[in-house]
Formats: sequence, C-alpha cells, structure tokens
Amino acid sequence: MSADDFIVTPWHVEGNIDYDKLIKQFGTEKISSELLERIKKITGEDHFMLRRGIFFSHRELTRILDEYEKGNKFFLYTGRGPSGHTHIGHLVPWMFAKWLQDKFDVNMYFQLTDDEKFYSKPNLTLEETKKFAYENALDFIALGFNPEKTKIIINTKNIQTLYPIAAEVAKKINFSNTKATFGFTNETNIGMIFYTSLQSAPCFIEDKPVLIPLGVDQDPHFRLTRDIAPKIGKQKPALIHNIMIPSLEGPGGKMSASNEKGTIYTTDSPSEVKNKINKHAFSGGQPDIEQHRKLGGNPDIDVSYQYLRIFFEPDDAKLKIIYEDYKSGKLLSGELKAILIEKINSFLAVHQENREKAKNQIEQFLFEDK
RNA sequence: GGGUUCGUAGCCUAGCCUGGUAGGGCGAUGGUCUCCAAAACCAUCGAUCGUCGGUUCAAAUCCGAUCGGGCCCA
Repeated sequence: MSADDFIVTPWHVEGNIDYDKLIKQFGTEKISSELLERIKKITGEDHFMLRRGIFFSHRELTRILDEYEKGNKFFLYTGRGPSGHTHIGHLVPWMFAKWLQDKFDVNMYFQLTDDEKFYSKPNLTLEETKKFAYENALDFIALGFNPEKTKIIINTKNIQTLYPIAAEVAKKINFSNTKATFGFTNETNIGMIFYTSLQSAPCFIEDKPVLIPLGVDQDPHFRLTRDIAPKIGKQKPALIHNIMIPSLEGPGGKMSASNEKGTIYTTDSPSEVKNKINKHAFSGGQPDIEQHRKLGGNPDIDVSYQYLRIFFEPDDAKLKIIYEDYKSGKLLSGELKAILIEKINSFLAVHQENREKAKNQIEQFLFEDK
C-alpha cells in the first residue's frame, strides 16, 4: 500500500486518510464555511469540533436545517456496537450529539447493537455483548443527555419496537445490495445479512427528519438506508460525519476497543492514563532534545496533539500556543504528553463520577416498548 | 439427508504423504537508544498440535470415533 492509499470501511480503517478524497469516494458533502456560519447563526455557537473539521462531512444537513428553520424539529440518532469497553474515541460523536441536543432541543435515540456484535465477533457471546451494552450506556448517560428527551435502545431488548420497522426495510433490500455494500460472502451468517435493516429502524422511529452524527467509516450502512427510505415512504436520514480518531500508537488506524495498549478506556485510572500516554503515544518529536530544539516537532502527526485538538483542548488560543511551541521545538514531546495526561485525567475524574451516578439513572433512559 | 474440507501459541501458518513429543511470521513482554513515542538492535514469554480411544518401543503425523467451523448439493 503506497503512502496515499487508505481504506475506510465499517470494519476496517487503514492508512493515512485523505478526507477530501474520501468525500469524493463516498459521495458526501464537505461542511462548507457557509454551512458552518449557518449552524453558528442558528445555535449561537461554533462548536470546536465543527470549527476544526473534526466533523467535516455530511449528507443533507442543509435539509435538516431548512426544516428546523421552518419550525419542524428533527431528532438525533446514533449508536454503538458493544464489543468492548468504551474508550475516549467513542465519546467524540456522542459529545457532539449532546451539544446538538442542547442547541436544537431535540430527541435523541442511542442504539446499542448487541445482536450485531454477537453476529460479527466469533468469540463474543450474547451475554457478553449485553454486558458491554450496559457498560457503554453508562458512558453515554454520563455525558449529560437530557433524560426527558433521550432513549437508549438495546436491540435484543427492544426488538418488539424495532422489528416491524426493520421488516419494512428488509423487504426492500435484496441479497445483492447487502453483498455489494458490506462485502458479504457465502460464509456470512444470516444474522449479519438481515442486520442492517435493524440498524436502519431507529431512523424511522419517529415520523420526523433524523440527523445521525457518526464516524465516517459507518457511512455505508446509511447509504443503504437512504436508498430504502423513499421506497417505504420515509425521509432519508441526514448524516454528519466525524474523522477517525487515531490510535495512541499512531496514524494509520482508528482507535480500536480490542487493542488494550493503544486505547484509553473511560474507566482507566490516572496512573493507567499516564502510563499509556507516556509509553505508547506516537509522537511527532525529533530523535533527541538537541534536534528537537533545532528542528521542532510535527504536531500534525503527533497523537497527543491530535487528542488535544480533537477532544481535550476546546480553547483555540491555548491550542495554538501548544501547536506553535511544539512546532518551534520549545515544547518537548514529554511535556506535550504531560499536558494531555493532565487534560484526560481531569476529564475522566468528572466523567467517572457521572458514570457512577448513571448507574442509578439508567432505568429512565432505557427505551420501553409500547 | 448426501458430499467435501478444515481444526497446531492472541492471530496467520510450516510440519502430516515418507511416524521419533513442533518451526516460522505477526503480536505481546523486557532491555538498549530517545525528552517521550516510533524506527532499529538485543532478549524473553507463549502450543500437552479440537476431544476420546486404538496401532506402535515411539503419533501433530497412521486408524477409528466424536465435537466444532466452512463450502457445495438436496
């Protein structure tokens, strides 16, 4: 694979992603400066994830805003495949979704696809995926979603509600569609083959437009959903995509829940965070201090800097100083790491407290079948 | 129901025909080097070869059964 090759699919992300190319490949739209201005005007704030291009692409976000301005509210939908513990990369779209909920005052559905992870991970049992679903739900709730307007759907639990919608969808998808979209073969179990219709279901749970914030790698699922929507008399879901969060160990992969050392979990202790960052975070620094002072570091490939940019340092002025100091060689990699460690640990201290409280709130968040 | 194929460390895999208790790659771990990380270089851990039984002085290797996965046909 050459330097400018990259692969982005729902199951595999590899290489240095050129997001402009990806927009062309996927046929999505770049979030333009006009669109940014418009969002800013409506919400009264330009969220740093938008401003910095962490959310960089969309499908029909303009339609959602058009409707909203006419007084027609939309709702939000996102989800998570509970194949393991939550890591900080997962929080990026959720955090943004929380902001959207606050600003637009809309309903939110969060789908935990325990069945899908059971189907797709040979070694996971349904018991385990259900356990992770519960664990992941705590992290979601901990971010402060409005309990009046937020419902968590667990596929195996809420199948009664999902199934009639999924059936409508499933009837419109044939085997060729799923094979082409997901690369299914004759070895693929039939749970997987049906599954995408279940992931589509929450898009149609309310008779309103839906906006889905999600990692761009998950876009293919909803390309299919968007094709089906008009056929069953529904509106196409609109999407807003975030970039892939790099693994601690460097660019060229997304943070994976199965790679312990390249991943910071929401339940990690301060010393674990410190150790992981110091020992594993890929740096853009020079081989030694002398050269670093002389040549400076490269913040654009430095994972610690990227984490600050993506999530942990919302203040542009502070971020800019870090960027310039690192680039000039004034700031050493170890010092940059120390900044990040401090940021992550103070975030996690609060998050973990909220996560504990979430254990008592979870009941009110769980979707109840009617 | 019939046929076929596979089952060796976390993952991929050599060895099976021509029996003598397993070799490699990736990964993991530790060290050297770095302000860190990476790279590089050292070193280390890790498999009773799906299970049970048989043949044999000796079986991952041959035979039988059984369990599990895949594919094809019905």
